[in-house]
Amino acid sequence: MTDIEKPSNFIQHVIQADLDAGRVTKVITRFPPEPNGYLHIGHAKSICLNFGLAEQYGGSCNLRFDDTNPEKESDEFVQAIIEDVRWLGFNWDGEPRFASDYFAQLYDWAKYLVAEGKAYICELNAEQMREYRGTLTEPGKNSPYRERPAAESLALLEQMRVGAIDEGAMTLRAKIDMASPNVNMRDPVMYRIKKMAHHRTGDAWNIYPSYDFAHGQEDAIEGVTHSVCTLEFAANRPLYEWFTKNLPLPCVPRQYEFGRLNLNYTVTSKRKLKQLVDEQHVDGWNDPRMPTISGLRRRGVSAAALREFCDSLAVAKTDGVVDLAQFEHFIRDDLNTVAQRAMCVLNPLKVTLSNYPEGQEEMLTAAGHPNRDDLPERCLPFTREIYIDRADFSDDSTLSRKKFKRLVIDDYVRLRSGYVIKADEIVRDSSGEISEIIGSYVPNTVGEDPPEGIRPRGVIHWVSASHCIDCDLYLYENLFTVPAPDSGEGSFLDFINPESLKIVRNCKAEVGLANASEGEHYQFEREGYYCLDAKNSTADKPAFNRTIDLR
RNA sequence: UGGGGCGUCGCCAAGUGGUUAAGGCAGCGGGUUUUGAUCCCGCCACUCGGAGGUUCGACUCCUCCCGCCCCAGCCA
Repeated sequence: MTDIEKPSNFIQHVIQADLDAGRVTKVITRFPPEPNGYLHIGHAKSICLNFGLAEQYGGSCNLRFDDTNPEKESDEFVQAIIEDVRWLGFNWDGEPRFASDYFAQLYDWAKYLVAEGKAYICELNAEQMREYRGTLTEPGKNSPYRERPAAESLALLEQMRVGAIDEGAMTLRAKIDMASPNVNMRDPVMYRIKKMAHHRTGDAWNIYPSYDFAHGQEDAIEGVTHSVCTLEFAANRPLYEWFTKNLPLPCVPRQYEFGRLNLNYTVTSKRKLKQLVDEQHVDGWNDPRMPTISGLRRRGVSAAALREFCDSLAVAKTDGVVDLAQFEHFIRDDLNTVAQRAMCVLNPLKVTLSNYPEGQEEMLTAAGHPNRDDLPERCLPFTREIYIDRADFSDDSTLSRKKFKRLVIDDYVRLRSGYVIKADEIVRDSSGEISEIIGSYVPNTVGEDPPEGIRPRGVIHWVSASHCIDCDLYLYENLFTVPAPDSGEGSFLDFINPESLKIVRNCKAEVGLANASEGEHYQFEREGYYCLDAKNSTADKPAFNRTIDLR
């Protein structure tokens, strides 16, 4: 258990006070996703918070699926969510829980409220109910069914349950206050009829509890002490408390709200993410451009980076927009220490070293990491013909050393982990394009300074032309071109970045990358962080996703 | 408009009557470097949405004003 020297957010303050006052002896939290989509980075913040609080105070955290609406939920989502939370590195208490496990108990409690005269079967249809509800400024009016005898409501509720009533014809409502300034308290629906199979309970039920009637009770059943949710549920809290107060629950959980995470250039709304997937604007929920946990994973973002980022975020009631650069900082920060180094030439330009004997080969070695000796060294075959990146050569010899620290005709450059070389001559094809560089190498410069008078302009990456592998690189950029794609007029789809994916084929990578494995992080030196993409790789040609470039 | 919540540096954010108003990101300047990476050093809010007031003293208390977000699903 991690010690909390001093509470750093308001929820920790509350928990500490509860612990100190003896109101709570063991902290129990929960992460309660609805299995109607994949988890995204916003959920990651909630996961880190809930599991983190439990860990910090020696308590436990449940993973509970809030599956009260079979219309939108499925087992595919349940499985994906379980995988994502596990990947993030958290362990929930016992087995995953499901709201649907509590349907019978919830139903009993509904009957209890009816018997107490605190709930009734209402026959207003959706439209009528809206009219009766009033508006933000005008009170609602009582349903004509509000004073229906409990016995009658009980009988009708049972009819609803067994499927004898048509969908939409009736609801069970809590009898609270149609004139409440809080619209949520104007006799909210507790049960609605949905003659629909549920992914876990099958056709056992024809009615399903609403979020408001379910959530607090689920918390109580599990002994949750601190039910942490996002700000938009603040107006539901009085209702949460009304149910916990009026029902004979085993304990009384408390709800606390914090501001959800918003990231610029990103959309974090399950509805919109689902739309991107369904309309195939992206390659599924785990498309590397998606802010989903599975997308970030496929992109190459490490679980540690995601966790560090989430932990750096404030838990407060302000709803701000975090700059993507802040997230990227944590990605680079972790990848820099974790990623093994490698070289990959994106846009190959052949360099023939005329003074290096034809057919000769020597094996150079390079560190797996500049400041970690626990990673294995790499073997780099060196030959007369090598590839460098076209961007690392310029035929403009007027470029200053400071401005262009790469290869220029008649000047020297260091091959990373290799020799110092010089460019002697440019070979052009019929169209005038540079097709090859004839150069020379400076002997005895591997790991050694070049002789007096030779000053390499810089260090560039390279690969032996005869000992390298071909690979495809998938370069990703922001999915959206504007900071706030989902605010403002028009559809967020209008702001999709047409250049969010650029595929660079047949890049030349060092031989060791033939053994790259999924889930490993690599830094292609001077380029960026990459990871193997199993989906786009073929047996003879690996594909790598660019997680993020170097700064 | 009714109710709820929030406004501290470009962004995130500590701060709960007496601190030189933390820290991170971004930015800028410099150093190290066989990655223009990492790393290191320095700079970056006389001011806390605004106006009054209480107080010896207010970002912290009071009043009014301004702005933003959430709530009128048989979604969660």
